[in-house]
Amino acid sequence: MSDIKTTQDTRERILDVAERLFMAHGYEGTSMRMITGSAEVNLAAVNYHFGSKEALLREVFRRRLAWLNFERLNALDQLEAQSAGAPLKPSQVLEAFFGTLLRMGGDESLGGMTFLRLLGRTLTEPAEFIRTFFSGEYAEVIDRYKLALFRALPDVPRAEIVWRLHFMLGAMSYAIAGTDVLQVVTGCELGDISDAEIDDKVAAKRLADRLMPFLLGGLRAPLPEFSDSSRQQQESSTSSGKCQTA
Amino acid sequence: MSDIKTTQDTRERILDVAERLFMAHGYEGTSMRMITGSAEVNLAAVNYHFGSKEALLREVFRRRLAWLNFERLNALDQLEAQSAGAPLKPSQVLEAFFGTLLRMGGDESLGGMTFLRLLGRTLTEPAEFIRTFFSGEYAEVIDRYKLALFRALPDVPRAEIVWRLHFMLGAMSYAIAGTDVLQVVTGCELGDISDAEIDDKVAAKRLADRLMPFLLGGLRAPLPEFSDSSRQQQESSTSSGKCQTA
DNA sequence: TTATGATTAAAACAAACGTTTGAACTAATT
DNA sequence: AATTAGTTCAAACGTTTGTTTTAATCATAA
Repeated sequence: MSDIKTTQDTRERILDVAERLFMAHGYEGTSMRMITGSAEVNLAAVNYHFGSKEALLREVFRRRLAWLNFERLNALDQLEAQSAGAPLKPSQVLEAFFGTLLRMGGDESLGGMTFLRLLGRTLTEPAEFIRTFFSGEYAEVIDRYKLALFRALPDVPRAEIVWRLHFMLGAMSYAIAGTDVLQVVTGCELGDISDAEIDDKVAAKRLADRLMPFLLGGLRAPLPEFSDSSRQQQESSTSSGKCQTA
Repeated sequence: MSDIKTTQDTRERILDVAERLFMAHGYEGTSMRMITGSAEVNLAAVNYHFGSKEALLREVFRRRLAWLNFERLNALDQLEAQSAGAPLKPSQVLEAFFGTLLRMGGDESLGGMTFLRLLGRTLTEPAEFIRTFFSGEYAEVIDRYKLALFRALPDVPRAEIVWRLHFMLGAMSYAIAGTDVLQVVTGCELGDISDAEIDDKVAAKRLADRLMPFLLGGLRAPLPEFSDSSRQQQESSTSSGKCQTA
């Protein structure tokens, strides 16, 4: 029920505990007293070190997303340097984007599957400040990968690519966040990622092996032929894009 | 800000308002006073008609899922009757499952996109009573469709099919729930589903046109070749399944 | 040692939470 | 007209929420 004081640093112990509790119970469902109680620190410690509950959540994400954003941009830089200006293959782009994330899930020191699950769940949290925070944190990386996909799939309308990027993010987030949510929906008989006896490393690897082919198959699926009414948007956004991100 | 008393029935007005507020702010983020205030009923009305906040949420879903479950089973029954015992095509199964849902999103009297978004978001809510409620509501339908997919794809290991069903549910849920969540992440330039001037009917249709090819592409993607460690689960669950749902 | 700045501790804060109460009101039945 | 069952109402219930305050404690430097 309670946690051992493995880390002596109060600040970091709060972050670790908050990460786990926010993952398990959501933002609104986790109280200050749950956090400080489980971290065995005083109730006022959170407000002292972070200022507020909102700021705590932001800091929980910032320390992980800093690494993730850097690695994702780095992976793309390296691929583009190797290809010497030629467009990348879609599989390379996906591997860089999703592979980096899933590798994070296998590394305990980067938050492991706990952070991945938290990330997947929090993206659907409706609280306003959470959404604006994420859009700010993600904007640059998403934009780079979006452009890489545009170049990798020159014959596919850009709007279509954005839709499918959207779908892929959803499939991945749910696959992670829903580990125990949708497992109960789909029945079991998938190796039960959340099983305590299986460590994050193999769980992340197994998920990656399954997820990547699915995403690639979806991304490269034949384009839909449009039925009458839902067409209007297609051509207009093939040009570079009327919308700049952040 | 406040709502007009279009319906005279207090009970139903509460349900309509709760559906919209739960969608916009989540379960924990929506208070009794927000609901009763917006529905212009007395604070005690919810507890009088439904017993508790939890029971209200359950009722919000039950009145919609009753229709959805019936229609989904019905669609599958009809397909299987037409095929006279032969396995269905994967596209038929997906069309029955996801098409039925998306048709619901186009029908205002069935909750429209509001309910679809609520459904997508609530599946990731970590509250215990919500998860157990959904597993009970979904079990039968998911089981039927799972078996239909097994027959439709006899050469694909069953565990792999379950994984991909999992991914498809995620892609769909996020595509719906994340309408304004991930749109801000991916930038705009997709026709902006949540735009107020576009009615649910065309929004649902457009989403369906984009989503179905993606899902089908993912479902039929080439199987992954396994790297060393993540193999163990594959053969064992090819038999009918050690796990009975509900 | 004393002084200083950072951290922790215990207690209290007002506000908001879900829920309950008991009286008032409505409409159909006797 | 009296009765009854169903519904609505204002008010309060006891908790819990995030946050603040003030004093105590600690380590380090003067």
